[in-house]
Amino acid sequence: MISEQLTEIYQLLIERFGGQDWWPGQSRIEIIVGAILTQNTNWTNVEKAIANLKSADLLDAEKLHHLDSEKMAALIRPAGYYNIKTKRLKNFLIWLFEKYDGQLSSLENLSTACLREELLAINGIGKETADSILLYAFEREVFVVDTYTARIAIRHGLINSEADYEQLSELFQSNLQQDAKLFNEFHALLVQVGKNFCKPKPNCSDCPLNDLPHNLNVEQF
DNA sequence: GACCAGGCACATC
DNA sequence: GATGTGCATGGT
Repeated sequence: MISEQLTEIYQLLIERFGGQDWWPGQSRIEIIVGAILTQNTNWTNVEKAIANLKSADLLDAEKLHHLDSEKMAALIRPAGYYNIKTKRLKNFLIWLFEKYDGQLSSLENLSTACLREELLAINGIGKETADSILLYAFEREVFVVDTYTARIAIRHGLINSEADYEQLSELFQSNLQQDAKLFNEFHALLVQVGKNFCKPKPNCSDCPLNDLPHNLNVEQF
């Protein structure tokens, strides 16, 4: 039932937008840095911050770990919340170096559940950030839920408006084929819909999901 | 100038 | 346990 609806949504989106080829970052560390910097922030601002780190040749776990916090804050300034994000990046790096000798490849050996638990224990890494890292940096079969995902699922009546993160994640994860590549594309496509149409004040004209049932009489968020 | 953006932690009730 | 608030830049 739900799985058919999800399949229909996926088909509509892939036809309209094509493959998204996410995450928009080449290396693991770039994906992780991006995942933290994009918290409640427009991606174009994150790109500026990442470009600054690249220009300074600092997009490297070891270099970032040893980088002075004030310098890091200055470089990531365009991404907003730069002081808190500096702490969050440092928290991740401290964990990585103290527990895994700075080796991201060491994390490959952990089970998905174990790695998720460890990431969530880091101050500044919440569910979405942890799941983005799991899916996009480590290709684990985890469905990422963000504001757009919630908004689209609720407005189209796939789930009740009170649903929390775990329920939303479960909605997709248990009704789709367990395939990291599919989860990757699907989430990226939902972000496209969110950015272009499913905003707090929805702009439904020309939305590829127009033909689906929907209920916009829910509180805007 | 208002609104929005690929959250999260913490304080307070 | 639910609700409110701070964090901040930059595009539309």
